[in-house]
Amino acid sequence: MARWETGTRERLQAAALERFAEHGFDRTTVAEIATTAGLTERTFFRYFADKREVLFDGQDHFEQAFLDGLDGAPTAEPMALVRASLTGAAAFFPDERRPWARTRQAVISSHPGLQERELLKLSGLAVTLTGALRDRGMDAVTSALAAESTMTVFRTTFAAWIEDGQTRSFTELQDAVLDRLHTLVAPA
Amino acid sequence: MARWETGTRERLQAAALERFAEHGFDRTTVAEIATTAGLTERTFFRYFADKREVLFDGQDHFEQAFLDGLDGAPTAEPMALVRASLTGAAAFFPDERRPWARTRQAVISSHPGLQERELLKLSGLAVTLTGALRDRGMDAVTSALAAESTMTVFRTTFAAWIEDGQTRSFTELQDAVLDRLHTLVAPA
DNA sequence: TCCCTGATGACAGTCACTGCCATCACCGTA
DNA sequence: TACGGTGATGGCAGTGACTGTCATCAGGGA
Repeated sequence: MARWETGTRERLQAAALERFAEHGFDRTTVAEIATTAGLTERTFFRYFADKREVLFDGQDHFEQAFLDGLDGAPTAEPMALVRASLTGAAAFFPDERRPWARTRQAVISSHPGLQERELLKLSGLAVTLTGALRDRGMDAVTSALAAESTMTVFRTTFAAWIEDGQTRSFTELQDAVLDRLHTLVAPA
Repeated sequence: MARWETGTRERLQAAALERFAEHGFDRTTVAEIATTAGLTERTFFRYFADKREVLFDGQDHFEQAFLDGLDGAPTAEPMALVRASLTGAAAFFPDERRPWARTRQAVISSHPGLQERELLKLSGLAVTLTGALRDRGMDAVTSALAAESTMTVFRTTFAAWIEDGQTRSFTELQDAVLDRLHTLVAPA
């Protein structure tokens, strides 16, 4: 380790986000990002599969948060598992992270290609979750629906969390969204 | 009209699907597709914004099917609207279409970039639906959840329809999935 | 001290995609 | 019938993302 300057990946990510936010995704070349980080374009592509991927690293940790929540679930009742994985996810979004999340999300929202990548990541997460739910004895269709519904609640909550002034926590918002889903599908 | 050979767009789409299915998406160049259709690369990009888009034309008609279903809804009760739009969507998938849908889906499933685009299209549809539901008096969060849930049911149904031997119709499968969603969120 | 290993640089090449201008077939009109 | 307008297409050069390959170079271990 550390034969060369450390934190190469992080430097590239920081440089990319900064330039994307400032000049826009399309007007930023990979060569620029690399130069800003004191590296070359070729090295950038050794760390990230493509230009968009630099904004989506750490997917593993993100997925793990959902799975950790699942592990903490007391029962195997489907909706309880959905709640549990969402609780796990909430740990990934403390209030301190909100400003950074806003910047990043603004960049993503401004570019269809980045939205695509975000959707693909969430889709991959849904697949992972579906598998984890099946491992807990849930049937295929229900697992898929539960995983997708988890993503629905998460997505909706995240959007609200980004928009929210500063008052409500991720968990707080998420509980409200989950209640709404219940009311929608099973009106009193 | 018809000063040049007609059906340019359709010829490009057919040529693209055929070559993608045969040789794979990555090993097919846009120039090849265009040549197969008797045109040039430059013309391809006049019809489709990018190489992937050639597989995703007709999004408008697809969205319209959901909206048409919505228009036929008797009430404004949220879940009834979800059902109605799904009924509209089912009209888009008659059994005759299944073989073609399978080929197309196999191509899409084999390439992350195409999956991304498919997800973006469905996401766009969810946005459209959310708006249509809000127009019918539904609140913002419920509209978003209803639209996303509609997509969840549709996606799950579509996957089952593609896998299904040949026996069950789209509508049939969709009703079953919708029941499962209800059971999941509001267990007896 | 020397060799090995892993991170980086350098460079050429492919291909998606764009801007710009030329061409050419058809249509309506004088 | 000759003519100008219009819209679809071709040709071509240029940019930038991404890849394969080889050279380089710093540090760790034998």
